[in-house]
Amino acid sequence: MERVNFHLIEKKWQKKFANEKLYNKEGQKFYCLEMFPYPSGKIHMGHVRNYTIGDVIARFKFLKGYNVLHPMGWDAFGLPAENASKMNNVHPEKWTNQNIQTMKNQLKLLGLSIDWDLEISTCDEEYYKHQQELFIDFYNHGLVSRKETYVNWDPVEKTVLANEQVVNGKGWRSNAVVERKKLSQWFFNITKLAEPLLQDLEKLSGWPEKVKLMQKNWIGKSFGCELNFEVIKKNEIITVFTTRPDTIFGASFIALSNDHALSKNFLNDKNFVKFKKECDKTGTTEEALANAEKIGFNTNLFAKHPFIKNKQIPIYFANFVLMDYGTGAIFGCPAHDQRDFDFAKKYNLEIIKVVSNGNNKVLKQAYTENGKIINSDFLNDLDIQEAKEKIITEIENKKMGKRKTLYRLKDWGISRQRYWGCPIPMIYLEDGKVVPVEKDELPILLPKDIDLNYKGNPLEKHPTWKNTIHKPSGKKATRETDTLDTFVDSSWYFLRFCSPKYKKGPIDEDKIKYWMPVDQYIGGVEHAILHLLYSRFFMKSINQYYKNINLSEPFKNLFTQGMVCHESYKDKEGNWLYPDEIEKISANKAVSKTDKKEVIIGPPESMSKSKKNTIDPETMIELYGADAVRWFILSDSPPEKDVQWSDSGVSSSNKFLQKIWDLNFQIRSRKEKKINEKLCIQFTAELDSLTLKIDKSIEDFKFNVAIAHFYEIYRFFTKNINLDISNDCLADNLIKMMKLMIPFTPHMALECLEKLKCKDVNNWPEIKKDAIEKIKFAVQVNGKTRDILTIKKKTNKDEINKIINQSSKAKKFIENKEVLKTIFVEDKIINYILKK
RNA sequence: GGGCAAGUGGCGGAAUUGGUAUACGCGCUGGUCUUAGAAACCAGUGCCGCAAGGCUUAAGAGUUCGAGUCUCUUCUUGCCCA
Repeated sequence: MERVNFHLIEKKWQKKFANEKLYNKEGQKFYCLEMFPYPSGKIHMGHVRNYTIGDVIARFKFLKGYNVLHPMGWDAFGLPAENASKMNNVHPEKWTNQNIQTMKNQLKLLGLSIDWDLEISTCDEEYYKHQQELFIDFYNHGLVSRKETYVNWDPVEKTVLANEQVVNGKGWRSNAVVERKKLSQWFFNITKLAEPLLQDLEKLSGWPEKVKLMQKNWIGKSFGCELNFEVIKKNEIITVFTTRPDTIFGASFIALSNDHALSKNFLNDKNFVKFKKECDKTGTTEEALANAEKIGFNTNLFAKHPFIKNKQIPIYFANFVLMDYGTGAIFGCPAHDQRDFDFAKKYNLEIIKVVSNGNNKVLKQAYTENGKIINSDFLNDLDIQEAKEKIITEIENKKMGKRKTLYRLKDWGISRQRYWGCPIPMIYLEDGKVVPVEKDELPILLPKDIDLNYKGNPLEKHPTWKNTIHKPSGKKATRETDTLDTFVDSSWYFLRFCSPKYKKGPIDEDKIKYWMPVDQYIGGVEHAILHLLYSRFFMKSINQYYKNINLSEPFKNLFTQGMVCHESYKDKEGNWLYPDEIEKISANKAVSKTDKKEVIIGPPESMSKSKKNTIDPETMIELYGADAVRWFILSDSPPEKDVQWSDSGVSSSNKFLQKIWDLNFQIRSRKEKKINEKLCIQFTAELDSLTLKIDKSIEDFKFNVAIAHFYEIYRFFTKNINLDISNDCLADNLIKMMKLMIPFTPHMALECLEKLKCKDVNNWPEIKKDAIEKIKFAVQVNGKTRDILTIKKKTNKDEINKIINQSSKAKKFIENKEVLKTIFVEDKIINYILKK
């Protein structure tokens, strides 16, 4: 067997890739983008998967004649740089740039088709000065505001977090319990665009439904109205928000949040204070509330029912009403809301059915489905939607309240009390005014001399940096010392890639018009809400207020890949061990290499440093070659699902590529045979059919299926190599196959093609739609498959009957039986239905 | 608590979208080669059965000539939101 040193050919081709790009000036544009990495130090397997998928698409589109933009950059601002700085006494900038260098070299080892001339780094002043410009533009167009609010304060990172960055009450990065703190903050007014952000999800046919749904739920639109209730014998009005005004005739109580304005009347009431304390015990998260028993405090006050004369409904404080949502007050309709139902049962309140569920039985739980309205005066016989409309109109006419749409989405808090981020280009004048800096003063650079060992905001502590002058007036001023959330950096980098060196502004309109939108965006599903929502907000804002580029959605097609997993190892003392510190004895038994003691094998989980279940891509490339690593990570699972890293898997990938290499060698050095034209035609048909299959598999993101086809075609080659086929025919077809492999294993494929003296390697083999001539045809009797015929396409029923009667295995099942009916589907199946 | 997916061999997974279930890979078993091992190659590998054949896509029902695929019920697992 002819063996190859993959490292030698990889080096050779990577040198070429460094200067080669995927532009076909004549072709249609294709913008292929993978989510850019945070330069944490080294690339991990997740990157390998992400960028290999992207590379397959980029190379494939290029070979098919597209003009492909395939850039890469660095999401380079962020807290880890500051932490590393404190630990190792190295400046964040230096640490970051070193990491970028290392990771860039590692990415090159994978043989990616990146146009490195487009490289951008968000911590580069050439990038962030344009971001500051965008910020000022956003500010001038009313998309930025400053508000004093309760914020999510991460006590470990000592910074504010956006709502989206709080996961289960904890910081998304630090995992520390988030505290509530009142601070003055900068916000992007993302809620202004809540409606288009929601509506335009419908345009995104190239996005996974799952991601769109997550965004939809995050925006959380609910439609309803506000409605005023008069409190009897008090000069008070309670305004409730409801999404079900159609159930107003079923209202049997009003429930208020403990923080509702009315509560101040009860602060001297011992029982209320006790009740409030009791509620606080169960926590304030909606999760806790949803699971907790519904409890209430009876105020002994009553409100007038707005539509039923002389009806009074009791007012309670209740633990399941939240002040942050709506008005902090609801009316309860127990028959048609489960929480209200539970509450009514507990406090013996009326349960009045106002939506018919088709029977008259007593409700055992709330009925929340559709139905005709009943027991509701002028709303009777309407369906829910109609009733909703009618009652809201009535409420508005009687000036008892107003139509209202509520969004769960909150404005995006972007201030961070950190050093390593983009400075916010705002200044505070002595008279209290806050204004943006003049654009010609940009960039506002980060000071290089910074002491990160203080607690709190480093820029605030800097001796001179914040002192500045308001240019137009010449008066003294202070700079904003907060920096921008790093999600801002990644909300427009895809635009900058279209013209990364453009000096006159953040974006070059002509270039944007040509390259945008991103035709294929690829990244992890963990960004389904944050990054993707922010990017959509930026695109819409820029489109609406900043430049007339006529584009409201940045990413036409989105693909979210799964994670790379590996089992974890733990010794008896509970210490995690790296995979190379253990020795596997059998499938579920392993021992430590050092002391030979048994280790506990954990289930496959996402690779993480803390569990030490990581596999280093560079080591794998050294052991098996870059092509084998690419091949394995694509072959083992569909790309949207998690893949489990396996050493035997990558090793067999390497072996298979060796076999392909050997096959190339065999065909090149093969002695000419007698020629049988017919065999060659069959052979060619098989490769044409392969082309069709691979093409479709890539288009459908089914790389694992594509790879299975390569295994099959390899077997086909080795079976037929000794038949009477001309060398030319074999070589021509091998060239086809190797071209199909370029997107997957570019180094080896191109090396083989060079050895096959193939000159035009920049195209995809011709696709012949009717490449598949012979198909397999099922013969069924009474729905059971009895034989499979290999026949020509479009063989008609009579011919098939003839074949079956002559030779088929199905024959004996039909003989001497009465056929009641036959079902014939061309190119698929014939089914004989017999009399029983 | 709500929403959304998904359940196919020992494992990862295929299945032209209603038409051959288990492609392809891993693992395993046997064989060839070798002093031995590794590698390589050949054969086998869902279950029952000597075979003919029968059974099999979480469980159960339904629609259909035909269901892994569609509908309903139940169970289980994963993800997201709170």
